[in-house]
Amino acid sequence: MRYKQIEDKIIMDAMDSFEIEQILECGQCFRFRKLAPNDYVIVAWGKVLRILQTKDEIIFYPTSPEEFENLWSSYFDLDKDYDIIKQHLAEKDIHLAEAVQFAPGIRILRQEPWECLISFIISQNKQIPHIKQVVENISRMFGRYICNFEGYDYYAFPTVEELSVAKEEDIRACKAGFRAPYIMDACQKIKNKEVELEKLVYLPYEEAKKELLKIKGVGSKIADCVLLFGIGHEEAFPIDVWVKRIMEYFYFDKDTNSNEIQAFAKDYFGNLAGISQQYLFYYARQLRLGK
DNA sequence: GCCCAGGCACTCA
DNA sequence: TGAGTGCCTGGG
Repeated sequence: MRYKQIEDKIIMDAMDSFEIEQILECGQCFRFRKLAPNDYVIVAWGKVLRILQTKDEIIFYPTSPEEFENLWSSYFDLDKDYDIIKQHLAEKDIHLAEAVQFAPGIRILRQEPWECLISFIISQNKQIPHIKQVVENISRMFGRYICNFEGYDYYAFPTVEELSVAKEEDIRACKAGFRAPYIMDACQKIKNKEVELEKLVYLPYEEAKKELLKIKGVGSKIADCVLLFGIGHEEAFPIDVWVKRIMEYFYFDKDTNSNEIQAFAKDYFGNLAGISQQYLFYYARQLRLGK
């Protein structure tokens, strides 16, 4: 990957497989602020980063070459060749070709597993702006203050220890509603090592999923999101209402239960299931398919 | 005001 | 096993 450094900025040549808007707005992460089109601030791994994309360049700041190589490069999955993946999918069938064409700049972020888990527990029965709001509230209430960047205060997502001191009413006060006890349960099971997030990367996908399902409020969809966006299990295929709609529309032509779709995806997409899901999801949602 | 959203747990047949 | 229903909350 080629980049240059100017003061606290890292500047990368624009590429077909990097569109910051598509990456952030495709539903995989919730800690970003849109300042303007193609101009965002994100909070991840306890750091604040602005990403400004122009026609020719992608500018990241404030950061350093060391931090960029050690953190942001892996966060944005920059070592993976998405062009090959897209080409492979486009050759599979006309639907995938369409979906890939529609949002060629999507990438799968490597997020913190713990933050990912709590964020997706919050996500049930909520729309993205609400999810962002609750995650922000929790970070402000329990997380470490990071800095004031360009006039706005940023807080890290709380650690397991930091969030474990929370009482149910505190979490409810963050507008988490009926999910508050689920979050409490996640804190407890992670803290007492009933579920060990850092070990999930070494387990086969199916076993890792079984571990996550021990947590209250975590079903198949949320477990798959955590495995895909936080753990890096690329065969995970989260099926939400949008993915269900578009899969039925493309491949089944009728109402189909999620287990059947899951089995089809595993067989048809294999290790590209996760990334395929992202292209399909974005496509379905932008088209407001079935609405 | 009412309806529903990027699910899950719980209940009851 | 499978379908039906309630759930905090805020935006449309």
